[in-house]
Amino acid sequence: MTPVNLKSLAEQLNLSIATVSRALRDSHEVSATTKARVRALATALHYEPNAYASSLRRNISKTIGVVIPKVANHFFALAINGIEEVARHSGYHVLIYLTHDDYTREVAIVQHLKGGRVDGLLMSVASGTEDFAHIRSLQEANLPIVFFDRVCAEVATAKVTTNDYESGFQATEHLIAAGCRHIAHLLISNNLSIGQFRLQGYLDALLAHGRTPDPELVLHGVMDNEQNVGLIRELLLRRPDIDGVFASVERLAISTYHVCHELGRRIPEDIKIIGFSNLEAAALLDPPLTTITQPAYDIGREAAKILLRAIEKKKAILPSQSIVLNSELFQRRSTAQH
Amino acid sequence: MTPVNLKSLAEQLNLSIATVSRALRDSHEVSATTKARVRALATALHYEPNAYASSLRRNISKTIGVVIPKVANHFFALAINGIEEVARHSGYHVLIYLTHDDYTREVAIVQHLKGGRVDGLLMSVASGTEDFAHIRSLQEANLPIVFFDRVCAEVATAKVTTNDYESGFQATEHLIAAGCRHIAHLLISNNLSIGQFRLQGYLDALLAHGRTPDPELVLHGVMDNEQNVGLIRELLLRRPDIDGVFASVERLAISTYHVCHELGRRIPEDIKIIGFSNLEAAALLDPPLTTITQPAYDIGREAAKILLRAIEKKKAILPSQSIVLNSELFQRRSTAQH
DNA sequence: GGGCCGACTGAAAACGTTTGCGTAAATAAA
DNA sequence: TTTATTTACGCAAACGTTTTCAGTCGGCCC
Repeated sequence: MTPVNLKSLAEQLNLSIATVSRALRDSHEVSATTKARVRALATALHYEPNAYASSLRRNISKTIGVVIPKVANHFFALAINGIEEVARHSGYHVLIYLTHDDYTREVAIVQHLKGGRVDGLLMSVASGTEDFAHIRSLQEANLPIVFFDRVCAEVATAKVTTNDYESGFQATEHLIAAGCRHIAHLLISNNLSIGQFRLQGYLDALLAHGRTPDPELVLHGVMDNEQNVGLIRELLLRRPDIDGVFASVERLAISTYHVCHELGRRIPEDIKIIGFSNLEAAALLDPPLTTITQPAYDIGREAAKILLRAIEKKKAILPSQSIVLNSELFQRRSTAQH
Repeated sequence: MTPVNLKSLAEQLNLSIATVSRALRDSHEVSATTKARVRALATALHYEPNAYASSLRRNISKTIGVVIPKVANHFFALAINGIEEVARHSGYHVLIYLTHDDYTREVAIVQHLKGGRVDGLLMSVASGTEDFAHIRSLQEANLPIVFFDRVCAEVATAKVTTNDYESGFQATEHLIAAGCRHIAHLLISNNLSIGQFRLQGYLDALLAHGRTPDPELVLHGVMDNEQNVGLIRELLLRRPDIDGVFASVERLAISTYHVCHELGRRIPEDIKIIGFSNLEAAALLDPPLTTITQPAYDIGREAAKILLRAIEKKKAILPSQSIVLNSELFQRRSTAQH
């Protein structure tokens, strides 16, 4: 069984490899009749061009890399969905790499990708990443990057984010409007800018409503969820006056639910909860959780669009191409007034 | 800025390209001192081999393709997680393709992948797929495939599945034991074998307990969730005697929750619900949902392991290498006795 | 000293594609 | 008719790597 490649096609058609190649690429310098012959045989034999030969020659891989902390998370899953959609539409392939929020793994992945395997990169940085040399080296290698959600402020490129400050402000105001007097804020303590923005929104909303932020009410969570449950339990016991919780990330809201169930605190009667979340089942929780939901699918789409545009035009990506999308507040029973 | 490749390294070291290549691959036929020199310069210049040149030459891409219906679904997200884990460990890359349960898209993807872009394929077939010629053509092209979860019985290769028949049986028995007299079964009407297995388990469990299966209690859902809500509402109104629901897929369980809330049917007092689901938040639903949960992460891992083993050994994958993993029943309040 | 072996290195072909250049024939312009 | 121009195609180099084959050089044995 002879391989089906340009050479074999050319032989069977009594043409040169060059002509066959050009015919398949619909070049203007091959006659219509020849094109027809070539295409007929190619489809008959189910010819598929060798992607690696093509990539090697053209120095273009038609592939983008997606580097994210995890995939088993509805936000990232939706983002991938959007990315794949845009990529497929433009004939691009999508490579997935998971960092598991591990800095060294992120560095290894990024370093590896400089081998030319991808034409560009979409990235949501690991929460532990503090040094960005590996990312800058990508830029030096002329590999375009677009950050989404968890961006890296130190690197000059486009970023697709959500209005985290405003959302933090809005979430806090929502709790205030619902009658909460002592609002705690739970966040993951890392160097991610999004957490900082949300926190600042929280603080400013309190000030805007004449409240004095209480540092004791800002809880810095950790990676381990078991530990977070302990921290939250401790906080709620130490400060029984807390009647509102604004969770910066989904799992902190979930952990708070667990603690409240355990301590017999009624939601929303005793304590109201709002959290950032892309949880599909938020409306089915007990009670339904009020969420700030990021447009994850659109984030993925927009980020991919910016990247592909830059790749196709061979132009560098400018920070000015950044996009900020708006999250949406879905009011549910966990913050209902009673 | 000269490119950093084997040629430039060789020139700077006054060596031949061949020797540099061998040194980097740790060949035994290059002296230790030379190896050291080569490696030193390579790391200093951050040399990364061109993946495409290597793939072209060796006819090996170190990449596997994952073709699944969707990613915004905890089951598939977890499976990808397992796949990526195994792949990364063996130095493989992971390409993601989403079919969105669209047959034509699946065919196009599969056809495209014959171009040699991947060394093997992991696949969960689209629910609409009835003709498997495109998949068989992959085998003819000597591209190894492993199916997981949504398998394709007509193709002779390894499959990683769960004990769907037993789980269907067990779920039904669970409802019977909880005191349900009239148990409905909701499934998605398509040609997927898993649905058939679960249905058979349901029917056999009824018979095993002296019940006569009632065809009217088997509801064939559709793709559109809105429509499913209507169908379920209609069923529950037409047959108010239904006091147990076994949902074959997660979203049918969720739709049932919605209908019950809407109709004021109390769960579990009036009606008990169990469903296949990988929902993280199942324990937080109102009420917590009893689930049959598939070991999605392990499914991904095992499937990837079988595939990579076959790739590395260049041996065909046999159906006898198939694996059946056990799902787990998590009892929660939605099926509690009162 | 001839032959042989082992250790090391280099030259060159090959993987399949794309593309600059050359060229023959056909057509148009002079 | 001669000279441009166009059309359609082929030749061959190139992309960066791997690998086969063929050396070279010293040392060793007989």
